[in-house]
Amino acid sequence: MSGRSVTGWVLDVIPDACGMTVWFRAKPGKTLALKAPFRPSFTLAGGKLRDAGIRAAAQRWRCDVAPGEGIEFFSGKTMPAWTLTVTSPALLMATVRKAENAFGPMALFNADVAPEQQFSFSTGLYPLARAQVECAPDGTILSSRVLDDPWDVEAPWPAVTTAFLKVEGKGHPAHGRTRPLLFAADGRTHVLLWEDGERFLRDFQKLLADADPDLLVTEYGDDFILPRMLALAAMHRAPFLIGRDPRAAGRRDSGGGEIRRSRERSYVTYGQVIFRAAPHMLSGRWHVDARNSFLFGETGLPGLFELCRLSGITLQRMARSSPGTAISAMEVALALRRGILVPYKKREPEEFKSGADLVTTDKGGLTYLPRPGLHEKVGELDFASMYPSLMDRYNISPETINCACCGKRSPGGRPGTPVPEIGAHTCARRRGLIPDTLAPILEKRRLLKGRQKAALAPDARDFFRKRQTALKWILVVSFGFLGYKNARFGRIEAHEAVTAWGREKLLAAKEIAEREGFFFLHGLTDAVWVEKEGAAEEDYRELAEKIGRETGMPIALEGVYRWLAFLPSKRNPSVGVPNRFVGAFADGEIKARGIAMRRRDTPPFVAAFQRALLARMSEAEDLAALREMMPELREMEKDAAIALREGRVPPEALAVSRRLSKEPERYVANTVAAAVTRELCGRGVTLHPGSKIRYLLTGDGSAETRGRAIGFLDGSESPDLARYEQMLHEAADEVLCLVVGG
DNA sequence: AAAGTACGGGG
DNA sequence: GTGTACGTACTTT
Repeated sequence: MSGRSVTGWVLDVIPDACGMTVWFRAKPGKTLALKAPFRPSFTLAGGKLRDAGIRAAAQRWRCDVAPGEGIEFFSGKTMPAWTLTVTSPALLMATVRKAENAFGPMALFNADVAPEQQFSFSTGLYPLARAQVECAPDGTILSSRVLDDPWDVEAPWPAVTTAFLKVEGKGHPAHGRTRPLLFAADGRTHVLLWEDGERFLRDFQKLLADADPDLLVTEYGDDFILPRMLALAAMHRAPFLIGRDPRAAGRRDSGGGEIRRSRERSYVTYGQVIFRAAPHMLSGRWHVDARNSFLFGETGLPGLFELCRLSGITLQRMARSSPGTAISAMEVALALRRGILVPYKKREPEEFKSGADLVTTDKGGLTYLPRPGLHEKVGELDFASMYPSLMDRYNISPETINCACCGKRSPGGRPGTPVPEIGAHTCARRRGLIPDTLAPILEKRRLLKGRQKAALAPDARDFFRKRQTALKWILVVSFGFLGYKNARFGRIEAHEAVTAWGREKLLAAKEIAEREGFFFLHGLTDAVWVEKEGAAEEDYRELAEKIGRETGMPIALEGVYRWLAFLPSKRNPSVGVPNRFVGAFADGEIKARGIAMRRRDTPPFVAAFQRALLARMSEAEDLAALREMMPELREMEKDAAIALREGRVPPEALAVSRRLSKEPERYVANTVAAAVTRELCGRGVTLHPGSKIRYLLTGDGSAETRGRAIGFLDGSESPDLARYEQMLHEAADEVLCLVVGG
């Protein structure tokens, strides 16, 4: 009876030399730093390993060794395995490297699972878990009991207090003149000036201490604000405390001991170069840089909580990761639970380049080319989470595709499930790791969508929407991971099986629709557009039900369009393209793809104009009403042009945004964007592949004079009116071209 | 005409 | 601590 019992939530788990620091929310406003001794481990396995050799090595590396067995992922066969436990989380990486040198990378398993995830998996104290812990007087956790289940849709979550920190105005603060800092908490905003460094740091820390938020949301905190503050503190040799770690207070290292920083990087994903600033992670408080977090931007705090709970990844790391990291961690967690040996995935940058021919693509989905034209009362039907649902339903996984146990020469000759078109089969005896990871996610997303629909208050609806959107994202990327050669649990044949089934199902949807007397207009991977004289919403719903029943795949009516335009290709106006269309649903909602307002590089003013045009067009009940609207729509274009000419449009609204795809000095073509990149570099701004730039188009002449960086405008510049008017005109024409013709 | 550059998707 | 596509559109050479 040496300890006390505390009930609350795990907020964060941070490895150190002795084990884990568990930041624990005991009650509102009370956060405890508990200690949990923890020793991470990894596994050696393989036919050539000898017990004596492993024991000798383990002794050299001061590891405990436990012989046992593990399941080889692809074959499902059991083999001897030795689990090596290191004495401290800090030693894991170094010991894994030694083991790799001694026994080769192929003998290593479960070797790149982060210590905090190992801790989550083995104790159940995953981030945001509700638990009851028994602690010693010094805060050491003696025992714990997890009180909730990450799969529980209704599990209670901790209340979180938030403060916001950003530089005044828009855009990257380093890409313009110095602007003051804004700190917002408890409904009040405070302005801080950088000029008097010592005072600035003092004021900021006072504000932060008074507000004492659990979460500090910044804009460009990783990229600008925190590094600048740290540099300022170092320059003035001033203390700088931004987390809640009391141990940091005694140090004079300007917060260096309290902020964990990892490296900045540029990386390519889905053909786009992304720059990610060095994460600045705090102790006892979360820092999320909203501008450096895809997931926070898309799904907010509820989405991050959801993914932390399911994946065991801590919140600050999750905020800076892709959905792929979460799904990958969940696959690993399930593999570990089942005793499957998780292959070691070495980081070998030189291998990245060589694999171009094996690269996976999102190709393989069935696409049609719709004939350009206008339609009324079109129904759009979408298969829900088509690819993950197929993986679940047809048991598609790297180890189940063309498995030996169901092959032609299998004992007893029991056949697997044939995959259409590609002459492959999936296992009919043993469920795959990937489908078993996905099935509960699909189910939870379905439940969350149901709660979203049923919720009455907008807040509650938003809460469920964000959570189900987070799950949607990990479902989307789970498919990409399946086909990526270097992914832990990837195999190209599994990827092909999914797209083959996808084509089969889309084709089936088309045929069922046609059989039922609908005219097939367009199909795109998991969606079909169909029409039928006199069909109402109810008829489309019935069709969706029929298709769902016959294909065994959930499909829903996305909506019935009042009018819908499949837009022509700009290069060749007589043909359509799969992904350029715009239409208005019966409820007035617009759905548009491939047009200016959907593009990031379109100036906000032009995008807003196109949106306004479509908003008006969405009021037209049918094509006749739309045609009658034409004079009014052209009038809108004229009004926008007048606002532009009269100087009523601020430069911010005219900014063209671009993301650099390479190092600034590597640009060959002398484009306006390249000239602005040079301008920014000349002003001392650091730009990387993936950095975003924004510029105003100004007058004609050489590239140098045709664009200016938004952040350094001095008021003497005037926008290139002719160019912007042309953009307005093109934005209008793009959505009106077919209406004019009719 | 060819090469360089950037965009979307999903909801 | 992620996952190097592909087709379209536009600009420069």
